[in-house]
Amino acid sequence: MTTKERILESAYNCFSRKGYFGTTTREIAHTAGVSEVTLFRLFKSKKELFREVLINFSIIPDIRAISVPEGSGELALLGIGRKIYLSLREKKEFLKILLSEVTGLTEEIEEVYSHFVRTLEELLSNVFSSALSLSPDESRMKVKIFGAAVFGFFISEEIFQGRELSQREIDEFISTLSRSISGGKP
Amino acid sequence: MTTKERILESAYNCFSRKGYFGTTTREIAHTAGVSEVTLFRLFKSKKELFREVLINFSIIPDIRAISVPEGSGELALLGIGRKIYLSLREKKEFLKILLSEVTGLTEEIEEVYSHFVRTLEELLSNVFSSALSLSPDESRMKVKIFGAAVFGFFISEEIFQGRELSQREIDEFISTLSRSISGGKP
DNA sequence: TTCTGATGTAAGTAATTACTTACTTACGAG
DNA sequence: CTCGTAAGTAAGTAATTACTTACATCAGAA
Repeated sequence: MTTKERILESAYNCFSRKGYFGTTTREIAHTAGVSEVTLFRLFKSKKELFREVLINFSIIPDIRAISVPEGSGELALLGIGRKIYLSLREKKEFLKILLSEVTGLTEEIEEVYSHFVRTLEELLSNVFSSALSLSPDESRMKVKIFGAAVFGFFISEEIFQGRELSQREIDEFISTLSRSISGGKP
Repeated sequence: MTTKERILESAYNCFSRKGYFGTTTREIAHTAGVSEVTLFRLFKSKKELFREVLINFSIIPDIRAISVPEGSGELALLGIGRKIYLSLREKKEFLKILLSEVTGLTEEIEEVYSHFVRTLEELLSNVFSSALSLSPDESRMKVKIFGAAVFGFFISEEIFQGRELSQREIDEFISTLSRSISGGKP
């Protein structure tokens, strides 16, 4: 692992624990086992370092990598909902960074986030139109509901309340959700 | 309005625009039209001031004030979902504080947030069990789905993407959600 | 009038912060 | 061996920050 990568990784950790303003460059350098001077030789400012963290640890590749599972509409939803939840969890720290700076660094974040939303809605649209055979309008709305529910559930449980849900709890939520959304359609 | 209230209000505004760490006590005092010395005479530290802001501008009273509307299950859900969404929007700035500081000031925030969740789930439970006549388990799960969906939708649209949805867009989302959740039950 | 309480001004302190400069060390390639 | 590159150390700068001290002002109650 190069020095730059080590710095990026500890910046990622520090930012996600303490937010952008709560983290000092000294702290990042120290936890990377590197001098502060080296940090500023490799990144021209703290803000640039933050931008590079956003780019390098984005959740978008994870979302994009989700494949549409086989099976009935309801089962497809269950499978995909599970994967979305687990992707979110894997990048939990990254999400915390996004959240922590949602008020202070809006330009950078809005870009990253709306990209995330578009990617997710694209993915879900495929499932809904193919697996559930809905009208485009209905489909569009249900995609939003499904995405918002999984996302809101994750943020509420794992980020706000600091829990780490078991697979059973996740499945219970997502399967009930899938059933409601698919409306009993096979 | 007392001096203390003026300070609390501008602290609320500053924190919600720039987060806790991004806001200086000087700035708060200045926008309150008060000297910094006065601020520290009335609040013993910045952190204590933050706590008082959390308490004074909490969203909980708004949620508690929501009454269960008359009508069928689906209509009751629509009415209550609308009100929740609008309460969230009214306190949008407060929510931004919570979000932006959830990583750095966890102790203070977890308390406020879990109280919020409990209040909301209590309120919804009443609607679900009375208006929809579900089993307790089903009811519990659907409460979670409904709450998470409205919450996730709000955060995604209004906070992350900075939009201000029209009543029509809100209604479209919430009525589709209510229909899915109530599963066609009258 | 006098006293009190709330507020202001001026000035400052000690700590922290992002970021820099100048110089040194270690090491692998040629 | 030499030389360039990546890294470190030491020190410091200019700005900012939370928070304090000492003293002045002023309006209203007694």
